Amino acid sequence: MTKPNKRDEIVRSALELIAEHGFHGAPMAMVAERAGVAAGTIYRYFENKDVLIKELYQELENKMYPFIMDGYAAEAPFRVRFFHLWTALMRYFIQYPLDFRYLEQFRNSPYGVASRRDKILGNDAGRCDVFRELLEQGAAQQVVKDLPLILLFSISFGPLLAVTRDHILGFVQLDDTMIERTIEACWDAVKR
Amino acid sequence: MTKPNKRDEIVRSALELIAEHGFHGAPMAMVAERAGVAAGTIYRYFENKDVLIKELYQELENKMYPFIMDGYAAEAPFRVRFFHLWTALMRYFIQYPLDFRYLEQFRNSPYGVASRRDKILGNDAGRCDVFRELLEQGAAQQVVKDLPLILLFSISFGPLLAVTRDHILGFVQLDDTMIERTIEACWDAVKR
DNA sequence: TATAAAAGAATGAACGTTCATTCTTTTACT
DNA sequence: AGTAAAAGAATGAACGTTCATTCTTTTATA
Repeated sequence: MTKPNKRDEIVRSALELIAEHGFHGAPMAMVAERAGVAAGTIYRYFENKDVLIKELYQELENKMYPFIMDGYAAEAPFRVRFFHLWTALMRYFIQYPLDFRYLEQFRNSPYGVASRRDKILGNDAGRCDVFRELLEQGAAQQVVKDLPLILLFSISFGPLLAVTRDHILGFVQLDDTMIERTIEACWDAVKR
Repeated sequence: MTKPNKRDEIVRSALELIAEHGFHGAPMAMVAERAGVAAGTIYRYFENKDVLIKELYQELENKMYPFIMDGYAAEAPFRVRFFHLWTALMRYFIQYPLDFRYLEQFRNSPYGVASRRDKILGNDAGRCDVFRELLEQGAAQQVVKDLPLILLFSISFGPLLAVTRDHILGFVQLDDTMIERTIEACWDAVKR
């Protein structure tokens, strides 16, 4: 079997603790303990806590991408592609609730705001640009509302993220019908 | 002029610092300094930081309520009332961006999750129940989607909150048209 | 192959800093 | 003078990070 490399253990431990308790509920000593490693060891793999946090974010983005693209038909009609991507994203989050919680923590923090600002100003390579491409195309074809791209993002992801959060925090138990209805709501919200 | 009571200064200072830098970017010493007060003085008005944070939350909820209810016609058609409330809320947030940012910080923290759990389990009096009443009525009249109440909340507030965040973080400059379109998107998302 | 030397990885106690909170002193008011 | 309020120094716990040391693996030598 593959040796559970220490770096990976540290990352896993950080993911769990931060997802559940936030950045400030995950002291390095605790991350180390849960990873089965000494405190100082973390610093052999990551320059400091900030770097650990940012690298973990990148890893999650990279992990998400293939999951979402699986079975994506680039030539299908707009609506079909929209439903594919949004459904895949929601199912990803439901399958990996720690990832969802971590990403939310990250987005609601100075890290996330800075990273988003970079992306908007185009200073960033941009991983998940499938979403952007699709919405840009929808705007060009006038199938979505006449609004700046960034608002199309917020409007179409808003319901998805809020509902997913409800599920992951245990406020509802989503079933397949509810998931579908939620994606329909996202669609109804953006479509012209 | 009304004396700027020390308690109010402390609350205002905490609001500013927490809204801009989060709970952990607002040490008590800094809250005190900005309030023009000594560190120890805060503890004459608030038992501890947690209490300060929770009382501030309550104050904001109470401040919001009359603003939203102003001009609300309880007998108007469902759609009209929906547009009134959602527009009023969005305009409130745009007018008081610090309030918005504070409330978001609060909601994305253990405080907010606990408070929400209380509200759902009915252990809480519930301030802004206009929203709940309206959505419940919409569900009864089958004018909104057939989903649990909590999902109706998330679906109809999701776009509003996400778009407002974009505006307040400076990612877009909203104008009246965009605001209206956003509320329409919220409506399209929930309506059956 | 057996052994010594070097390199690399890991450890965990210790350090300096930050923070919420408490304690003691000073000020303001009646 | 006496009391309540305010001030701000002091406290101690918690944290991120460092570093001298130990343990483990790899390399070089015979």
